Amino acid sequence: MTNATPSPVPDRRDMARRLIDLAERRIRTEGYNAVSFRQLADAVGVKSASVHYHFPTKANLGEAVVESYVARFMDQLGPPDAAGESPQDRFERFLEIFRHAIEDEEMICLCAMLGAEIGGLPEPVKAAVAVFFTQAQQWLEEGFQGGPIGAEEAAALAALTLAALEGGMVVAAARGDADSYALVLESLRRAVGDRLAAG
Amino acid sequence: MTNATPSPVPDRRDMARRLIDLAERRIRTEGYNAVSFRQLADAVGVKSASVHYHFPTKANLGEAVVESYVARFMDQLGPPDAAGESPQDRFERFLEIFRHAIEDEEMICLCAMLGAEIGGLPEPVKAAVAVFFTQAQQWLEEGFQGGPIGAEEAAALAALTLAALEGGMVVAAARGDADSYALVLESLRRAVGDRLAAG
DNA sequence: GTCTATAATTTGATAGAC
DNA sequence: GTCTATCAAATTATAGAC
Repeated sequence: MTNATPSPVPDRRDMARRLIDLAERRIRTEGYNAVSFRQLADAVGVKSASVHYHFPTKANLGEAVVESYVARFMDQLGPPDAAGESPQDRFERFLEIFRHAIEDEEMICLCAMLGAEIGGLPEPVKAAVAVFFTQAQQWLEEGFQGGPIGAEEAAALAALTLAALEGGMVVAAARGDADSYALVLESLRRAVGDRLAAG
Repeated sequence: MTNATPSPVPDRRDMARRLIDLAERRIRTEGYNAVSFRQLADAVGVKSASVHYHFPTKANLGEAVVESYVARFMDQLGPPDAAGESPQDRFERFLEIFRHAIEDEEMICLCAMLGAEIGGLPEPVKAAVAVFFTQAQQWLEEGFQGGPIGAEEAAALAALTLAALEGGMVVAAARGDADSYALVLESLRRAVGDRLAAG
């Protein structure tokens, strides 16, 4: 133990972090407009004015949530050009992150939600969401290189992968049926995985 | 002309229909929680109490919007077993409806939005959204039969098609980049279209 | 950093006149 | 069918004490 003092308080993290994490969870299940400062405040045991101390406006909070999410996502992903890895390995690594979201966290991707709601979001949040998709597409494109396929096909397969995973989550959530996501994965592995392995 | 009386009023349709159409457009761009009775009322030139006359609660309105959308969607689709049509023809017919949404209407699919927001929707709306995805999946599954692939592969390819189109719309909207949707289509045609044509 | 208090607006919904 | 009038609740946000 690095701290001898017993901790009667359930959560010692920064208030800002707790708010970001909680807001992320709520956005991912109900959407941006379903999240309010008062609900967040109640949930962490403070008043809404305290939330405004950490995030002056809701746009600030939204932006912070997306930026935190993107950073975590890219961190879990690691470099797309790690030595000794094949394009199929990278493809599977990408799939694993989405499996974690839908299976362990039981939520859709933050940016599937915000991407759908993009037309009603404040500008800074919009921009942060666009960054997520650009980074994810880029990671896949680079990761798919070095095998039997060229740059053009890598871009197309990356777009299919990203779209199918994001859409697959939404459909599975809406139907309340995880099996439909498994079907998507099966087809995707055949369409993309096999193509990366060909030659 | 079936009616000789000139029409100085811009819109003679039923108020209920106008409200449904307007609500659909707003849900598809900003989400369910961004739509309010007052905004709708202002936009069609009545008071919010009049909206409540046609749709007592917001859940009633939401349900009506989804049901109207599903009916229109299935109508545009036609029967999945039309004579003289190949599985590829049906696949292309399905793609065309989604092209219409993203290109002509410049909106994502209603159920891409509501599917993402499913966790925060009232029960009747939830149920209507689930119906949409079940019907779409079923149509594709049936439509893919009669060619070189079996029932199991038809189900998997149907799930991939639906997920990729729904997700592709969301990604394209979020990035503000229609080209990314074109890339998805390119890969999807190779993965699904070619497979339906094989043999 | 968190609080009390409050402002200004919007929301979903209802009662009852016309 | 639409209106006026109204309600209770919730929303984002701010000022200022502790």
